Amino acid sequence: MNSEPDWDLYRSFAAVLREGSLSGAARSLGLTQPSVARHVDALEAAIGTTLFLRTQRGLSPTDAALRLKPHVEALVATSAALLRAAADHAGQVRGTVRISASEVVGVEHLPPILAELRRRHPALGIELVLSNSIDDLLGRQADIAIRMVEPVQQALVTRKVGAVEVGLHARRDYLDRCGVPETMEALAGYDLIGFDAETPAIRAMAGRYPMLRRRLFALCADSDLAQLAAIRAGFGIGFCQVQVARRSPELVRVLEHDCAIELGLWIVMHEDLRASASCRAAFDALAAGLGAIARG
Amino acid sequence: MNSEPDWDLYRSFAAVLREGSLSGAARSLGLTQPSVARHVDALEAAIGTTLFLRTQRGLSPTDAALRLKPHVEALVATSAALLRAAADHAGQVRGTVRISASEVVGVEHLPPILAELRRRHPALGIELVLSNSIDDLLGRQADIAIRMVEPVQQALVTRKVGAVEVGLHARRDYLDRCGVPETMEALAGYDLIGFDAETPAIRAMAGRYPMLRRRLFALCADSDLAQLAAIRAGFGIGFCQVQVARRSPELVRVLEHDCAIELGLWIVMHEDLRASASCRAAFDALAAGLGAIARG
DNA sequence: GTTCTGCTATACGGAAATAGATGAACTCGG
DNA sequence: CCGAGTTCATCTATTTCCGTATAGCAGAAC
Repeated sequence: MNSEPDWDLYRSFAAVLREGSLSGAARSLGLTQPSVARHVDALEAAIGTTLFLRTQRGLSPTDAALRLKPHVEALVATSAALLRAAADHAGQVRGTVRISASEVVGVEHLPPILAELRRRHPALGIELVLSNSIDDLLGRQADIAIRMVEPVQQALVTRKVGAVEVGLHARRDYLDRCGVPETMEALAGYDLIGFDAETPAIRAMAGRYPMLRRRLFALCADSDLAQLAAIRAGFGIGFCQVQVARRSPELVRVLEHDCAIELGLWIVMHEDLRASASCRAAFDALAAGLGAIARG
Repeated sequence: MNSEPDWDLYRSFAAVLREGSLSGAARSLGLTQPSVARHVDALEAAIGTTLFLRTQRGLSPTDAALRLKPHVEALVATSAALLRAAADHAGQVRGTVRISASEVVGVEHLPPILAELRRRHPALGIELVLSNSIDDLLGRQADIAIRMVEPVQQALVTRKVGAVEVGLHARRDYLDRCGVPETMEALAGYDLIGFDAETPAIRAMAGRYPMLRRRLFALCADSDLAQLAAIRAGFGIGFCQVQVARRSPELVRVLEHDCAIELGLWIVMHEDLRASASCRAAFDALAAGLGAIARG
């Protein structure tokens, strides 16, 4: 435990964590199994900790290895971001841009925007990371993120492109069958579709509409796509963006005047990427496309 | 430009960027100059871009290299964070914790807190990063940060420990000489000490007190320490935390009822570090110490 | 002008890491 | 019960990489 380990050891360590075995890691890295084994040994010697328990069925990480896991994953993500940036030659729009968005935005809003972006820049590859829970810019897992909360960090380039309105919706035949709720309190008698996890947006919503307690929900799903699908399937009443619901003629908004949540829509990018022509092009395309959606 | 470059090449690249020469980089890495030269050549070949212009007086980075600079700096910071985490053995409070804070917090509030923390955990090293401008957690430049704005990211562990009040202060003899301002508008006739750059906190302040336009400031300084020093030197009237000013008997608050800014005080940590005994100990010590300060 | 110090580029021998092959242990499925 | 398919560990030949030494060049000090 003296000098800094070679960074290559980290890469092998990450591969072993990811693949679960020396052989698998070697395959994924294009190395041979003994090489990866020596890397792991060297890293363990360097930091003075056992990282894996060797079994005949693979290597199982120790607690110490699990503690280090987020860090090497950050290294992996950062080196990937570096390679993306390196592919961005001299102001040309080419290479690959990674975009992070919530599932429903990625599925409902982005496809036409990205198609248009691709048509204008045929050499630009696009990677889409859909997740509702992860802060993708923190670990450089994405170059550009679409957010529903205002970013406060200075190291980020942000642009507010408008707002989306979230309201309660249900399928028409469900309302025909069960009736249309007239008050928020009456919702307790319906099949409500709601969230499971805690995110800032959900906490804010729960604060505004205390009658929507979690145990009232007939179906809890973290995935907003699953919620949307449940609404479309006629399961019951749930939240969804009015811009999305408007496209489905069978969906009807309920309690429009009692329950309306306006969520801002921000596009966020690392300040470092401002010089990248590819990221700027994607950023501007997202701003234009999402702005048009927000305006209706 | 086929397969991924060795990560060691990134390390050498970062060192050359930092040191400005192959020889300097080699010294700082404990390698020799030809090795680093080979690394740079290999990296240039791998990404297909010239990274440095070779001169007799060192290597000067090209635009491409400057674009990649933030990324390799993130790699450096992350690998350092990984090493810190690796030194954290089995729940013991030892190793090193990096704490980021604003200058005035680091100078005025933290020293006794850190001294107490160190007394209780003699094996724990502390690194203090004082900066007013950088988002240190983004690039893992710090393990724990003290913030004046509420963090919104889910991947962070945050605790609000109270609030500090910021008000206008001046030295007693300055007020004796120039008189005590009775209204906010009257401030225009005094020697005002203010900010130069734009931070969220400053923007909020400027919004609340529009009469404090930037061109009114007789002395602009980004460093809040410099502002505090100017106030203490009797330069004029400026902003400073009341908890700080209270310790200097020669400082007097002015316009107490007309100008009072309450800033929340949050301690923020990466979620990944929750398992680290060292970071937890530091986090708790900061929460206790700053909480006591916020309460007066 | 000379010398000294900094830098990069190149050539070459040796050490170190790598690939490849082999063996042993274990799991799974018929 | 046994064979196919994993896995990791060990050994050796080879390739790769690193360090030493040297040359060449530019600027600063004397």
